[in-house]
Amino acid sequence: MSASPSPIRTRQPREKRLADILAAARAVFRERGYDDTSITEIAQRAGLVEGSIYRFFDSKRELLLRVVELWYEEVLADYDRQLAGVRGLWNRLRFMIWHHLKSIHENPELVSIFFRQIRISPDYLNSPVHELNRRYTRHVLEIVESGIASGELWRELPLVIVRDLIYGCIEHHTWRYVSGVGNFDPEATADMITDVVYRSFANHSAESAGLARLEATMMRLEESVARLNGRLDGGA
Amino acid sequence: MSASPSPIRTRQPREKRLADILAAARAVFRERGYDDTSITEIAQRAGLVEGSIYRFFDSKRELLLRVVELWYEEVLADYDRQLAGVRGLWNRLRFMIWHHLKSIHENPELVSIFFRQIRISPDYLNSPVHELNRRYTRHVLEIVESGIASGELWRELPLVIVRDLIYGCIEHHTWRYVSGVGNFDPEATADMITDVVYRSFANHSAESAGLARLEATMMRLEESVARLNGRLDGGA
Amino acid sequence: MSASPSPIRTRQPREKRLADILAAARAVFRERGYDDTSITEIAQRAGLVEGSIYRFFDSKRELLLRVVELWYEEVLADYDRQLAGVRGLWNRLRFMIWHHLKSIHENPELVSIFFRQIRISPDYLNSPVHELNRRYTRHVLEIVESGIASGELWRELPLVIVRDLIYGCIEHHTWRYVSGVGNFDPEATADMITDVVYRSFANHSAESAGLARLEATMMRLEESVARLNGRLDGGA
Amino acid sequence: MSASPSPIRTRQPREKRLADILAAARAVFRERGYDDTSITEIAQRAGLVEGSIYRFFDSKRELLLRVVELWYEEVLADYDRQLAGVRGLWNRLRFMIWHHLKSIHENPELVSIFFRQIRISPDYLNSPVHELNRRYTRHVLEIVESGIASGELWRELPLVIVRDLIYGCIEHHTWRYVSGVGNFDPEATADMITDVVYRSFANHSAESAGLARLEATMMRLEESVARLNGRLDGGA
DNA sequence: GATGAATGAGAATTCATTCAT
DNA sequence: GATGAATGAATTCTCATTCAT
Repeated sequence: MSASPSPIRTRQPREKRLADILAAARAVFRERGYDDTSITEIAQRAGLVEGSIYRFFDSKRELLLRVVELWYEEVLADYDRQLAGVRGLWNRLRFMIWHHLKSIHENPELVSIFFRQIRISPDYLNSPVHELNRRYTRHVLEIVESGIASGELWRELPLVIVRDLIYGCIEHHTWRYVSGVGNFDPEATADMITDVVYRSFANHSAESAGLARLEATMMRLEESVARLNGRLDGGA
Repeated sequence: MSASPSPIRTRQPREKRLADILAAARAVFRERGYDDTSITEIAQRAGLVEGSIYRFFDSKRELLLRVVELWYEEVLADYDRQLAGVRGLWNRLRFMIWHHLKSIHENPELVSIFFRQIRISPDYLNSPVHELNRRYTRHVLEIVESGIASGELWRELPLVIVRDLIYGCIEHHTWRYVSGVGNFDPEATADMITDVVYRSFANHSAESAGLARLEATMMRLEESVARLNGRLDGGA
Repeated sequence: MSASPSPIRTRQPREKRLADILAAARAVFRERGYDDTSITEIAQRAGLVEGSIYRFFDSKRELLLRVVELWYEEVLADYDRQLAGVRGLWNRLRFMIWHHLKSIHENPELVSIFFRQIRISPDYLNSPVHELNRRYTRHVLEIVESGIASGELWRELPLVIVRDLIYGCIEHHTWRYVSGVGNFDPEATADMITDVVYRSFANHSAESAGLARLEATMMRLEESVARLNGRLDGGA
Repeated sequence: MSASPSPIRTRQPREKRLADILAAARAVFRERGYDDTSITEIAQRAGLVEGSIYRFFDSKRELLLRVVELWYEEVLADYDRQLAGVRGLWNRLRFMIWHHLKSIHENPELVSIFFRQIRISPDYLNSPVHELNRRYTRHVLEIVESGIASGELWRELPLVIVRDLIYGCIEHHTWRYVSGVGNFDPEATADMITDVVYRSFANHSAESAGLARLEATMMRLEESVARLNGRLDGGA
């Protein structure tokens, strides 16, 4: 009886719609969490109708997985790009820890969903998201291995525990924030965790951790000076 | 189909009923998880009917919280009792880590429920379970503090990270098992984690005062250069 | 905002509710058919709420099965009761045919549902309804077997076809009516079918032994010629 | 995910498209049944897209009707062709029964669809399929009528029941197979049903069924001998 | 104290059909 | 003629919680 507002059937290329839906879904999931989000809401936000979502995704869960996957890919791309420019073992370690903290800090809602809905489910281990996670955490191992090879790190450090130490510590430290309580400072936390973790990994018998930090400091100094030179060059 | 013979209305002392319900609930939660468990099932297992549960617990969730609380208390009692007999910093650390691993190993289902249903929710921080958790993890701090006082541990170890390092590492290491995939050996894992953690905490005297002074000098230098940079920024 | 008409929570014994639901369901199924009936409609008719149906039946289909089962039981009870009083082979045959026709005539909608929804599904063969159906049709076999024993019926009548002949004929004859087109007269039809079927079953003594011998002779002759053919094939 | 390369828009003559669609539809309907088949699947199989189907058929149901119609026509053509060569009342009856059994045996899926989707619906009586069905079953009446005229069959046989007896018996006997359970032998079943049905139709008072069979035997003999002669002629 | 009948508010999903391009 | 993106209506089922008896 009421004027059915039958929306104009706009026709969009598949790619565009996909992007719209994923963007809408990410937004709504962040606002409401997974369970409290209805397909209808996502559809409305994306400018189409409930059923149309199902032309792109077989289920609400599949949509969630794609959202998280995309987010992970973004994080990972950013991570890879920046890590390449970081020199020195301590700095690289610190960068990785800081980057993870920053990702959590920026998207606590997605992290929360990841923990509650995805990592916990049995099919996670075969999912693309898990593969991304492996790639994400693999760098740590590479760095640690090279550190061991160079003698900077403890020769007998059990590699199976390295990831757990770093990511476990980070996640445990941030879960309150992820649960919506409190806050944390990625910078300061990164310093703290890096220090502690580095102590654990370092080859104390050969060189002190202090030397390593010294090295890091020198590199920062080097960069500062280089930047200074650059400015003076540009300004000349 | 036939009129189910209404079960004899046995009148039990309140304490007995409570215990029955809690035992039944723990069993069913372990078998089915939280969501897949219905109040009806718990009631049947406890020998009464749905409605009666509500004379003892206001909601399914409250019942869950009590179940977990009781379990936690058992774990904690066991822990306190045994810890008292362990001497030496490393040994005490190792005991705490091992005990936590063992608790996880014995009750992965309850751990899983704790992670999925409880720790993640906003009211957890005010719950008795959280208080128990504080008590549980407080020992670590005490031990670490005494170690610092005695000089065995690193003077500047950031206490806020100590818990995260230990429990985060343990939880990250065991989440697969908790998710129902794979297994782990509490003994070997405890050794490994204790070693790594202890290295992190220990006071590596090799780090000489001289190095520290050197480092301090360099940092001041770094700051100077940074200030210089700042001036150029402002002046440009 | 509008006065929620929250129906008074009347409390009924389980048996009473069950009966109400089954009666309502039967009525609605007859009016609308299975697919076009919604649980909501049944619930309303039975004076309760959608969800309450599920305290009694696990699914819409299970409810249907019970409805049909009950109907079948009624038909069968009526049938057994009356059959006992019918004497003579022809009369008993006629009674069974008539009774089946009458059942169809009285409940074409349920018959239609039975054909469309139940008999066609793979789990029918294990269902109580199928068992009832077996009991229902078993009588025919008993009667026919006793007729054969007494010499009134054809000695070589293939029993596996007896049911198919009778019930197949009836069902084929009535499917139009069951589909909602046309009508039929159970009495007249029963007479007709019984006559035809009885002729098929009866021991026509007119078929003399002499004819049989003649036939046998001809068959031997036929075989001889066939053999001759075979030889030509092989020898060619 | 990647832009699916839009299939080459081949332009086909209408007749070719129609045939492709019908062939694809028949195949998919046989594999999946009616309800579980989607228009999309048929379209893919036929090498075009959903929307295009609607240039040829107004609805999924109309497409189904055409599929069944075509199948029926094939069966009927085959039937007419062969029936012409069969002599003798018993033989013709037996042929018709056997042919029907064979059709069911070869296409149980289509038979099932016919029963579930078509015959049951109210518009069936006006459909071309129904007309085909009439033509299919009309022969029986012709044969029976000629048999009555010649005195071989019972003068008072009610014609309205003849079809029901034969086709009802066949369908009842085969519904399990059609439902996907068990199997049957068309040859043996045809013999059995023909015997039983013939007894019902035969004019026992005038001539015995034995005579009729005798006639059939003689005709087979006659054919054999004719064939024998043919061979000898060919070989000469 | 105990019972257990009754409630009720959702929310995901399907796919034949339409129609803008 | 062909495409394929978009529609949209309709319905089952769940189960923690309440409350009349």
